[in-house]
Amino acid sequence: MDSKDISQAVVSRLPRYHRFLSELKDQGIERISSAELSDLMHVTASQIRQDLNNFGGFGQQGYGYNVDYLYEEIGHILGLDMRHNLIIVGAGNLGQALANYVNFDRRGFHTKGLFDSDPHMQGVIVRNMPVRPMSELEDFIRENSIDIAVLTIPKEAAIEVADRLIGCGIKGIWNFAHIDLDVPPNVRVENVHLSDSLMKLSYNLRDLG
Amino acid sequence: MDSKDISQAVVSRLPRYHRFLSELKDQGIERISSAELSDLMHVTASQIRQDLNNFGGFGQQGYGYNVDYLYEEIGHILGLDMRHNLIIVGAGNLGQALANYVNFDRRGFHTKGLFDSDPHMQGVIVRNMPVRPMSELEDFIRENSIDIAVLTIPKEAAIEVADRLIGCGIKGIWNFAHIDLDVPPNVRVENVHLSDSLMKLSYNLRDLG
DNA sequence: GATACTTTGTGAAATTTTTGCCAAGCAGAT
DNA sequence: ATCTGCTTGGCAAAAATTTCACAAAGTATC
Repeated sequence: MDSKDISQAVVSRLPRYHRFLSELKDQGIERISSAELSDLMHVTASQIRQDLNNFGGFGQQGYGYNVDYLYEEIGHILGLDMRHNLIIVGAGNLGQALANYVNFDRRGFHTKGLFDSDPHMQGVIVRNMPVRPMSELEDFIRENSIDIAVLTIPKEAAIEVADRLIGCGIKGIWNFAHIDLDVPPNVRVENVHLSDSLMKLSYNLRDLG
Repeated sequence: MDSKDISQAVVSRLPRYHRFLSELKDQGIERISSAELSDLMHVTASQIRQDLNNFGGFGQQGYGYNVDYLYEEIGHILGLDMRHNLIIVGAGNLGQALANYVNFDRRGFHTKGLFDSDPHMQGVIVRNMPVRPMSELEDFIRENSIDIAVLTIPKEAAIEVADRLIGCGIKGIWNFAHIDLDVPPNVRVENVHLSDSLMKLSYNLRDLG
């Protein structure tokens, strides 16, 4: 149904549509036209229609889009109706912050375990979960059907850990380490390079009063 | 010197160049051609040359690019040689994680203060800084020449806080709240929507064995 | 049920981004 | 000092993305 060759530019916009539709739902709004959504989101109505049409016709002439239906459909496209089991590798500040992030559960992303190589961190409890040693990584992944790993470790360790994760069948890596991971074609990496983002902000601040 | 109409697509790639050049520097490599860098980074050599040429000719025929020089130049383009004073608004897990992130200091981003609306957080020490009440926000910004605010608060509070920040002259907002901020044209927002990123990973995992 | 209005889906145009290509020019060897 | 080979800078082509524009098809009203 969902075809394969959707550009990442389009995919990147889907979560934002999903977010705005969620807001509209909360406000009890039942229908919306691409023109209204366009005003709200500050993108062209044409782009909205074009984006959605990549996945099928969700609207109706003369009516617009049903908010609930479109919300559900985009959620489905994004795979939010699937269950994902995560582990967090690296129980530092960022790893703990993500572990405590409740909203991920609501979207079907369930954190099942935390790992850290630091002996002092072993057994520390984060959100009812003990921090585990790296030696337990492989067994834990297999026993708990983990499909996504969150990498919140220094770049020096990232490649080696990524290889171990891939070795035991991890399919998705949410990478917060400041390094590019080279992975086989059947593994997906989504990078969150915070420094890069901050540098971008810095650039955009350059020529400002 | 740096012209105004550089596309954000190009800007987004600069931090990655900067990162790779940093690695090359660490390895003691003095010069590199666009072709070699192309192999390393998995982008076309043509794109590298095109990107860099937006800001001037940093290379030399028959030689390539001097690693140190190019690193410095990109750092300069990104404004990394300027000093930025930050505050973090929202001293939850994520805010604290960012406060403890040492690398930002090395790039000229100095965290000067932390704020939180929760009375229980007042005075808690994070990286030698006391968490301050929101009532001190305006005075603190003015007295410490703060130009960037990091927003790590729930979306419900984000718009109001952003307005206060803008009101006292904040120029850049690094926004981690799951909401779009509407700001005047002389204020720059860089969004880090973690949920969006995770949803993108989810999408890309859909049709995988 | 007919009419007027609204709004989608979509092909085509416009724009932006990326890639290909090569003359110009520097480096390094002799 | 000259020659050979390498590599950039920049123009042109190609590809991708975004916007335009409108027929088709529905809604709402009378």
